[in-house]
Parts: sequence; structure tokens; C-alpha cells
Amino acid sequence: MEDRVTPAARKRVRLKPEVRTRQILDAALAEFAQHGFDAARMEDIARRAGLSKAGIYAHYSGKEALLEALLGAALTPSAEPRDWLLAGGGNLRAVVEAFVDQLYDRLAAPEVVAVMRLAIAAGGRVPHLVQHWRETIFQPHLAAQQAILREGVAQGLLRPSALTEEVSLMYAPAVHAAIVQMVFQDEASREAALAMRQASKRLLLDLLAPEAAAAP
Amino acid sequence: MEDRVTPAARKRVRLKPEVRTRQILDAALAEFAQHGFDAARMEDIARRAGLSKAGIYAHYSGKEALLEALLGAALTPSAEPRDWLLAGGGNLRAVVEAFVDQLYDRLAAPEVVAVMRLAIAAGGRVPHLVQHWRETIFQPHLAAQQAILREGVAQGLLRPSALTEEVSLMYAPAVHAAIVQMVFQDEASREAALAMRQASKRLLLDLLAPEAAAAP
Amino acid sequence: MEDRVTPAARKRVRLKPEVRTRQILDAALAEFAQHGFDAARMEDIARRAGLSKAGIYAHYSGKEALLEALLGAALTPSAEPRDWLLAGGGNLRAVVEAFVDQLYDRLAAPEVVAVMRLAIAAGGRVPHLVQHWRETIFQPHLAAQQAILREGVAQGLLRPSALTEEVSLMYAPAVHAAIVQMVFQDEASREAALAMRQASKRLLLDLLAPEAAAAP
Amino acid sequence: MEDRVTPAARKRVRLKPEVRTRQILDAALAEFAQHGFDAARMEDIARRAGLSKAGIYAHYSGKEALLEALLGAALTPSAEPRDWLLAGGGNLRAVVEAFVDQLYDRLAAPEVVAVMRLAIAAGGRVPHLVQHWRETIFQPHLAAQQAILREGVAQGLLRPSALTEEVSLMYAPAVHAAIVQMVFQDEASREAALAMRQASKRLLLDLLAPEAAAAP
DNA sequence: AATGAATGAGAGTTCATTCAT
DNA sequence: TATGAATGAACTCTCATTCAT
Repeated sequence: MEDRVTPAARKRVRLKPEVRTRQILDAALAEFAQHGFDAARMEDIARRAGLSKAGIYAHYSGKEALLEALLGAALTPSAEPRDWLLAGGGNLRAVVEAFVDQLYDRLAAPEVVAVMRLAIAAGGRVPHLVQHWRETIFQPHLAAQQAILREGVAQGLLRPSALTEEVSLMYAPAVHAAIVQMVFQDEASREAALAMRQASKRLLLDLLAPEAAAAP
Repeated sequence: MEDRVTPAARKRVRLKPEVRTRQILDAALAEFAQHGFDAARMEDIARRAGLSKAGIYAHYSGKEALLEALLGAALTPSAEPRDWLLAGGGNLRAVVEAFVDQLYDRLAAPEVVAVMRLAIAAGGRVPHLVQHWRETIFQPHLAAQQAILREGVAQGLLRPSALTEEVSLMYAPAVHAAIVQMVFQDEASREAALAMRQASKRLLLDLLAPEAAAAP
Repeated sequence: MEDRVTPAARKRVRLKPEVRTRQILDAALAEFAQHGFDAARMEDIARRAGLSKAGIYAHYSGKEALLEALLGAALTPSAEPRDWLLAGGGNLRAVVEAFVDQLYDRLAAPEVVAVMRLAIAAGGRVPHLVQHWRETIFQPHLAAQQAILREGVAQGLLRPSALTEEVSLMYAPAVHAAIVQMVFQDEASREAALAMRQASKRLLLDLLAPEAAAAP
Repeated sequence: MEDRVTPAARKRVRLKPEVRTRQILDAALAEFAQHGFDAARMEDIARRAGLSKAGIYAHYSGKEALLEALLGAALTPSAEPRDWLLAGGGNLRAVVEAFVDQLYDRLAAPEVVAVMRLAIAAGGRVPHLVQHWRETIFQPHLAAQQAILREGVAQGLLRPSALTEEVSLMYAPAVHAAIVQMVFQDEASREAALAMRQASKRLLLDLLAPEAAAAP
């Protein structure tokens, strides 16, 4: 409708592919996040990336390729800590706090919320990516976490509960917080996420602490 | 790309406004859910509703009006039970089960998932609706639930915990289940939602049952 | 480069499909003939046909569909006279004159030259059409003519010669005349075609007349 | 649509101008022949010539310049034999065979067919070239041949006929054969051209041989 | 001379929307 | 109310051409 980005009429600047590639992806994510995949315009992405519309096509074969690159990168996170439970040296509170903080930092960070929204809204365009991510990242990760929880229970480090049986419950509050931010997109939601984060810590402590440690 | 709905060349049929209206909204929701708001085409919505593209404009002023009507209806749920905690006659297990079942039925039903996706993906188009819903439905509802929980704690019916302090935690698992369905859109996710539902019940029972009742 | 057709900003006029279809095809042929298939613009075709660019798409699915319709129609001529040799009542001169005149009228008429040019320049785009035409029209026609010639020879009506053995030789001069017009596209070529036409008549008479009638 | 030439990622090779020039023109002719002038892409021409798109511009000022160079070269044939009639030493059969063979070799050779197609399809882009060729090559050549024929008649070497009066008739079969190849672009057409060639020889012999020699 | 990156100027096509019937 | 034809306003993508290296 109205102008959405500054024109920024530059003179032809030639950059190395890695640099331009990054600029373009950043711009694409920003535009996709702001307007959604379909409503985002190549023109705007280009301007935001500092080159001309056609210039993008020297690096990506089209709009959908941008989506693929974006989701592909986002859905391929680097190695994750899989030993968090044992990392705290027996201090469950520290372990839980570190775990929850890291979880919320990862799920509720604005740029992650943006990618998640993309995945929800436009994931249907790249079902292969979604499937691949599910099979190689999502499910293995859950399975590994589940195993850790059970191991913790077996070793008496954790109290058995619905949570140790269904690891997704651990993630649910963070996901909820992210969704609220997606829907409302404002400061209040960001603050609500912080509240959720603290509550999550208490929840996990309540549930995971062995009997003796459960009392406040 | 390919044909997305059957041609179904009908002869001009004149239906009662309410009937047509419903057909159109159903068709719109189906198309929006399948392709997203922007990628959905009036042509396809019309065909699915059994009339011509132009015919829709006799009932709705445009595409965005369809979105408004859809979200408006979805975001104005009928009266909800606000006294669920006291409904069970002291049987917490029954209360929790009823609550959770109703929650999942409402959040994880396919058509609700569709609307939620719409809200996430296209909510930015109708911020007024979203704001209105938040202020008149969402927040009051949460506040009421929060009050109920606190009241339950005060009466010794519920054990105080992170959950009774942050009511959103109660909803998080159901939301999580809905999101998983949104992202993966398959049968497996639907089944995972059922598992989550049972786990949720255990979780709530664990957390809400007063000390004496906590042991299984 | 410069404006190629008059804008003619009309008010929305609604015509019956057959009418519009014809207008569009006429316009397309004119534009294709003038600029070639690739250089022709949908915009110009539309304006020439008296509607908007998008309006064409209500009748044809795209530019290539116009080419198909055009060549398809051109390559499906109505029934041809296959008995021309016997039609003259034994007067070979009359027969030959009628045959040649008809041949040149068909091959050297401006609109036919236009379609032929299209077929040569853009035929590669619709190989199926070209093949179909070759198999159902072109080759059967040649074979039929060849048979007629041989029959004429057998009956003593025609003198055997290279021409009665290779019927394409009969057509060659007319094709040549058409090609010259294609290349030069001017009045002089059109006149040269007339000269060729007369010479063709003499040639055929010379070659086809039985011995006794061969003398001038 | 699909890749049309092999990528062939070469390393910067510097060649002598004449060599590059020839490579480029060959590549251009091949691409123009295959796709037509407009649909041919500089990118593909460059790849085929073994350099980059931009590299072509070091040798030719643009796409149209390629066309000019190609047609210019093709339309400026080296000196032709203008004394063919007398070359055979009185043996008309040998003369005719040599003449026809040379004619078909020149008109029906694949690369010549390619140029002819270009001239027909894209000649309108370089009318000056076409005009120049017509005036300095085409018409003088025809006039010279016409004169030769008349001289042959005057000397009693040739029998007067439509053919000696209209020299274009001599070329028509070869042109026809070339056109058929242009339209169908396959092996069968190439073979048909060979048949036409033999028939042409017979035709010319029939028509040109003085009375006494006409009998087979 | 040669190139990869960049660009401007379209072109075809799509689609929400309107209009005459 | 309903429609098929028509339209204007994009939008994606292409491509000949240029430029900095």
C-alpha cells in the first residue's frame, strides 16, 4: 500500500556472494516476518538488502528459494547440549534455570518467533523441508531429551511425573509464550513471556525435584 | 499451479442469504487454511461455495471482509463454563479430566487449528479484531481463570504451585499440541495431541491435588 | 520502441465470446506478422482487439495459446478440390490456369504469407501442431495430388515428366514467390509473384501437355 | 524452460580476436537457428562460444550486431560462377547436374537453411541489410543468370521455355526444399530434398535441352 | 580481453474487484 | 441475487546491457 522501505538509491556496489547472500536472507526474513510470505515483495526485499530486484536473482532463483534458504538455515541448528541434566553438578535449581533460560532464549527471541511464524504460515510451501526437519532434528531431539529425563529418573535425580513421561510438556510453556508473541506482536507479550519463563522454572523444579527437595 | 478445486459448473441457484453466507464462510476457511490468506483465491472460494466469483461480492464486500467474518466469528466463542472447578462436586480428577478434554477439543480440533493458523498468519491484517478479542475475550478469560485457581487454593481445594500462579501454564500443552498440528498437518500430529492430552491430565492432577491427594 | 497501436481507451464493452475470440485472433495474427511471435506484445494485441491485456486471458490461456489457435486454424483448411484435373473437360489450358491461379491465391495472399512466416519463425514452439498438420494435411494432400498426376499420365491426359513424378515441383514456384514476399515485404515482390504465376502456367502447360499439344 | 546449453565452467581464456569472433558467430547462428532471434539468449550464445555473457560485448556491440554480422556475412557470398552454362563443354547433362548440385548444396545445407530462416524471421530487424543484399547481390545475380539463359537460347544451346524466360523457376525447387526443411526440421525433409534435387535435374534437362536432345 | 555482479526496463501473467445483463 | 466478461494494479521473473575488478 504505502511505501514500506526507504528507496536508498545507491550506486552499483559489488559485494562478495557470502555477504550479499546474508544481506538478502536477512532482508527476506524481515519482510516475510512483517508481511507474510505471499504479501512480501521482491522489490522490498531487494531494497532492504541494498540492491535491485533483479540482483537477487543472481543469488537466488526466486522467491520460494529465499523461503527455502531461510527455513533451511533456521531448521538446521548447530549442535545442542544434550547433557544439560548432568551439567549442573547436582544442583537441580541451577540446571533447570539454565535449561529454561536457554529454551526461552531460543524460542522466544524475536528472530526465532519470526522464523516460527514463517514456518507456520508458509511451511506448506516447502513440505519437504518441514518433513526433513521433523525427521532429522525435531523427533531425534525429543527422543534424546526423553531418554535423558528417564535416565535422570532412574538415577534418582528426578522425580517421575507426567513431565518425565512426556517431554513435550517441558517445551509447551515456551511454545505458548512464542505463540502469544506471534499473535499479539507487542511489548506486553514480550513481558508476558518473561513471566512465563519464571513460572516455567518453578514448574519444572516443582515437578522434577526428588521428594526430599520438593518442599519449598 | 494445478487445479485446486473441482470446476463444478452449476446453474445459477438462488439460496437464502444465511445458507449462502455459511457456505461461503466454510469455503473461505477451507481455502484460507489450505493456502493461507494471500494465496487463497476468490475464484476457488467461490467454486467451493458453489457460486461464481462475482457472486461472493453480493454477500461480502471483499476478501478481507471474509477474513473478518471468519475471525470475528471464531474469536467470539459462546459462553464458557467459568465454574468448572466447583462443578465436579469435590472430585478433582473428574474436574481436571473434563477441563482438559474440553480444552483440547476446543484447541486441537481441525477447524480450530485452521482458525488459529489464520490468526497467526493473517492476524496482522485485522489488528483491530485481534486487539478487540484480546481485550474482551482473551485477557478477561485468563483473569477469570486465574481468580478461580486462586480461589481454589484459598479454599484448600488446590495445592498452590507455579500453575496456580500462572494460569497460562494450564493452556500451554494444548497450545503446543495445536501448533504441532499446524506445522506438520498430518495424522501423527493428531495422535501426538491425544498423548499430550492424557499427559496434561496427569500433570494437572499432580500439581493441583492438595498434598494428601497427590499420591496416585 | 515507439507506440505501435492507438490506445483507444474504450469503456468496458462486453461481447459474445465468438466475436471477441475472432477479434483477438485477428489482432494476434496482425501483431505476430508485424513483429514476430516473441517481439509481439500482449498489450498491443489486446489494444488492437479492443480490450485490456487481462481481458485476453478470459479467452486464451496465454500467448502460446494464441499461436496455437492461430496456426491450428490456418493449418486446418477446408476441403480442397482433388479432382481439378478432370474438371476442365479436357481443356488442359483451362485446367492448368485454374489450378495455378488457385494455388497462388492461396499461397501468396498476404494473410497466408503472414501465417506461413509465423509457421517458419515460430513453428518450433508448437511442434505437435506442425507434426499433426504434416501428417493429416500436408502429406496426404501431396500423395493425393501425386496419384492424380499419375492417373492423368496413365490416361494419356498428361505427358510423363519429372513433374508428374515429383509433384512438389508443381508447388515450388508458388512457394518461391511467397518466400520472396516474406523476405522483402514490398510491392515489387508482390508483382514478381504475378510474373511467376504466369510463368508457372506456361511451365505446367509445357510439361504436362501430351506430345501433340506441346507445341505452342 | 530447461537448460539449453551445457554449463561448461571455463577459466578465463584469452583467444585471438578472429578466433573468438568466429566462435561467437557460430554460436549465435546456432542459437538463433534453434530458438529464433528474439528467443535466443546472450547467455546461451556466450556459453556456447565458451566465454561469459559480458565477454561478447568486447567483440560485438550487442545482440543486433550479431544478427548484422551473421546476415551480412551470409548475404555476401564469395564470387559465384557466372559462366556455368559454357563450362560443360557442350554436355548439357553435365552442366545441369553441376548447376543443380551446386544450387542445392548452397540452399539446402543446414547452415544455409539456418541463415535463411533467420532472414525470414528476423530480416525485418535489419531492413537495410536486406535491401542492400537485394540490390547488390540478389537482383544482379538473377539478372545475370537470366542473361545467360537468353544467350544460351540465342546460341541454340537451350530450348526456349517458360524457364528461360523466368529464371526464378530454376531456383524455385531448391527454395521449396529449403523451406520444407525449415518447417519440419527433420531427417525426412532432408531426404525429400535429395529427391527434389534429382527431380530438378530431370526437369531442367527436359526443359532446357534443345529439341533433339529432349528425349530420354 | 574477460568476468561476475548488478541493473533497468519491460513482459507475461494473476487476481481482486467491477459492471452490464 | 447471480454471472461471465472485463479491467487495473500489481508482481514475479527475464534479459540485454553495463560496470568494477
